[in-house]
Amino acid sequence: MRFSNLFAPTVKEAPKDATLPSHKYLIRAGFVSQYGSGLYNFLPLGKIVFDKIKDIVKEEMDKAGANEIQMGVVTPAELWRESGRYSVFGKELLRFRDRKDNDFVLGPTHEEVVVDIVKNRITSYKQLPLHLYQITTKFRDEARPRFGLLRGREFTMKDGYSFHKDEACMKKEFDHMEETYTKIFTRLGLDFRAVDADSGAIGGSGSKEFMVLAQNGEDDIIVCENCSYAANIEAATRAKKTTDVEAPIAETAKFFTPEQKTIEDVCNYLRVDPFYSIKAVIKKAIYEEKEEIVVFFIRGNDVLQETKALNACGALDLVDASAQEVEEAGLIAGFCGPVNLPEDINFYIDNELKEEKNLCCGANEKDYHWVGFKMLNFKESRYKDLIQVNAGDICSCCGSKLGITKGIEVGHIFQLGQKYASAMNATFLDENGKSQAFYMGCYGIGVSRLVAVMIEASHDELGCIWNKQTAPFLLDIIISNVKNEEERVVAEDIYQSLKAKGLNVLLDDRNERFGFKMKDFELIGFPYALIVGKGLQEGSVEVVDRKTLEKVSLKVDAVEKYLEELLS
RNA sequence: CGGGAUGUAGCGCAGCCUGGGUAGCGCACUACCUUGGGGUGGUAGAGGUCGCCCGUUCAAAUCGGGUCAUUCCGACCA
Repeated sequence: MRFSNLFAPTVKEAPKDATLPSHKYLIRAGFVSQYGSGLYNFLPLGKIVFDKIKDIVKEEMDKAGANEIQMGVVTPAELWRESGRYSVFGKELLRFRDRKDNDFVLGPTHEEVVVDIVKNRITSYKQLPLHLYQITTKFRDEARPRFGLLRGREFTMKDGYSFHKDEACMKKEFDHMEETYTKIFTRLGLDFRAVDADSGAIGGSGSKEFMVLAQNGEDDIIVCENCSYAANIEAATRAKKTTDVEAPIAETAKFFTPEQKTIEDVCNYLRVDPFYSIKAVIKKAIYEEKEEIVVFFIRGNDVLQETKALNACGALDLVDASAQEVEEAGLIAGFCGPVNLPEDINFYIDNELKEEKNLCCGANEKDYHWVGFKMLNFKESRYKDLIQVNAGDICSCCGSKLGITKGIEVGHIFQLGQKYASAMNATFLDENGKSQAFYMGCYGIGVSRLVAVMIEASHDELGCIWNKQTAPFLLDIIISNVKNEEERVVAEDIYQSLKAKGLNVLLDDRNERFGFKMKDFELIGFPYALIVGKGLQEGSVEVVDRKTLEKVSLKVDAVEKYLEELLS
């Protein structure tokens, strides 16, 4: 490709709202252009990189035995009603009507459609397992699109769905996909971790996210300093918290604690370490058909993990309860505790408080707290994992310290079980001639997001730094001065012969000054540049390494061989 | 969804508040000249419904109301 023929509109200034390097460089270097909130066009450079990433994903998926298909973006709402998600999925699901007034959605994910494809076509266990995948456009009407391609509304995802006759087979494929994803992200040259994750609205039991470790990540990840344990903070667990502080041993008694409403106040007043107190977090849970106040009890020095809390009560959403709603529920803010709650109040207790003693907690009576409280006689189903793991907590696998880091989610694999197949009545006959719902797995990779992630993971103050696997071109041959006949001829020769060898190179033949072309090289970030310029007087040219910016001078007749080795 | 900000040439911005009256700067663009190893220098140009609607006024980019869009912080985010 000749640069003079390439549509790569590079600019000096980044859009004012771009805060992340990937966002700035994608736009400044002319990879993408924005045309609406969370909507981006891929320009030639962006499209090349996108395709390269896509090809790697496709290659590994095919190698793993999956079948590529392509499902439509527009989906009849009927299918979503069948699975029950039409009413459950939030506002991210864009709904609309056609001219006949029928309801449709723009697919944010395709479990429903794929089940519909397989239903009544796969009818025997002998036809299983089966793995179908696609790499296509998705739409999610994000509340707040941002960070360029990292959180757009329209994006491209590789989504795969596997079908199995039983749980064991499903788990096998889950592990197989973990391996496959590891291969994909390794090939892309990314620094990543597979972490335990929450399954969110997709549902299912076990799920793992693939996180690229990057400062600008949106997710918090808990990682063990010593062993391989890693988890999204929404799902992270720890060894039970302990303390060296002596327990405040006391007879169980109600204590007058006037106006002492916060953990800090109460603990100071009673001279108790917050470790020995119970914090009540009052939330409003929103269900499909109702809303209600729910109380979560955790240790006074812990923080409620909202995703865990949401999973505990099975609500669609948890929001802060207003003072009025708390009062109407019969609760006294600041004095709420697990005993003598109003009959109809739903509540959950963190696992770590089970059978703990010598605690202080609200008495559900204004200006009174219990001391010497024992956490006994609650139903097992009240106990849930509710707390947020923090840096410095202890790893439950090896006993070392846990740390916290940021990550960008690039892949997520789920064990769905029979959730969708049951809801949509998709069944097959097993070995015993009995009708069974399919066991399913589902596996996603954010392909368009990866374009941005690659830059987030590899850039400097000058621009992008592509690796050979994903670079739009491997080499930028820069003609220092196109008015110099000799430079032009030499560069053209090298360009033609490298091209003939199947190497993916660019010839910057534009009538621009040397500095201008170098800036473009650095901004776009091709792995290498070849400068054909002044050195020709001594019969030499220079190869620049984008990563190190180091230049190597070579004789013209030796450069082709050198480049062939460098680029292959 | 809560709180803030912005909308003026392709991009980045000034002008508005505080005096309502001719729309400006940098980059990019066009022509010619110049220069040719780090976004060369010069001369001359082209390019605008000042987001949209309504109102106040002799007169609105500027004042008032509405609306749309974009965006930042937070909540949310398979």
